[in-house]
Amino acid sequence: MQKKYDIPYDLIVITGPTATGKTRLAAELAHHLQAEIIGADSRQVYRNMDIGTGKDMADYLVNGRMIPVHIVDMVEPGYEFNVFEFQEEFFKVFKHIKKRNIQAIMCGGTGMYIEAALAEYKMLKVPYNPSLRKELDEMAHQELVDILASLRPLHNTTDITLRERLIRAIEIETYQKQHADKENPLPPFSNIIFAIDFPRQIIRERITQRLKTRLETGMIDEIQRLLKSGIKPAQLIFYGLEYKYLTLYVTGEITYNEMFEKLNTAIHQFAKRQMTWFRRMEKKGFTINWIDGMLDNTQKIEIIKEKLFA
RNA sequence: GGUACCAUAGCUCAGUAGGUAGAGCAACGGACUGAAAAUCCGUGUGUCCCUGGUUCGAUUCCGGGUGGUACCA
Repeated sequence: MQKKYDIPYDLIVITGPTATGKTRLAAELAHHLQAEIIGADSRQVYRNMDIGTGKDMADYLVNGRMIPVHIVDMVEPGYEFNVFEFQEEFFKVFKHIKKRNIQAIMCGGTGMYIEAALAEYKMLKVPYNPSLRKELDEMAHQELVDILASLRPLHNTTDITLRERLIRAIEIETYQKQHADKENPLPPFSNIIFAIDFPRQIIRERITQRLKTRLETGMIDEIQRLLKSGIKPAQLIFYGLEYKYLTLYVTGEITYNEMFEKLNTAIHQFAKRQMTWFRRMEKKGFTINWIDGMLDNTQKIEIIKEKLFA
């Protein structure tokens, strides 16, 4: 298939905080450019987690054509997907799309996933190391924490609360240090980042409105189904936001009103954290082309096209 | 209409034996390369309802307003 346009970027990124209409914009742009979409969303990778993650497949149907989407609906709920697996999958999918001479659009709000792809974070597939594990198994918790701290800065307490994760972290760091010379699997590629921007207050209003809609359209059932299918409440809680607060509500730990208020606030705070990540990317040297969210998608696509062919 | 109590941060409230005030939540800023929708760190943003009085000095004490709550009519 021939590309309709000759776009000077290997990858177009559409991002922005939650509830800003990224998916639909990316889908319409993809339709326009005959492109395919690669998701950059740490929760939409899970099957059957749809309403709570905002995974609306109807968004991808543009003018009767279903836009191909990758890295969405990849694994079962309960599985611990992570940046490494995302990056690995991204490289694979991206290469395959390029090979077919099709434009790739990455769309999602997980800043770290986007950065892992664009900056080509150095992440190696780390095999299980039985001899190291045998050694670590005999050590006290604090010794393990000290070892990890000597390998890299500790910034995430969840790395050290669970012994299993702690050992895995040491295993990864040890291996990466021993194989520091390994090359990234992908040569550098060109990219351009667009992000949808609204005033914070408007984002909050959109989030609250969307939350009401989700609750009215079966989100509680979705959580109940997931629990019934055997996923532990603790796992669902760790997925955060909708999955956390609805699980607490469904298991009777908080009232409906508490659930609504706390969840609403938590999503607002999440949007803020996403913005912090985007600003950090800008400080690190990424150029983000901000697009006024108030414009309709046709106007946004015009602005994107101007930038693409400027 | 009467009596009592209350009025302090965006919200719920604490406090100042008179020297312009602080908690929780919210908000805001930040960190973060193997669960990132996770996890963690930092910041007080204020006519202390208004108005007279006492006082060197009133958010604090006294009087009068205004608003709210409860009870009595």
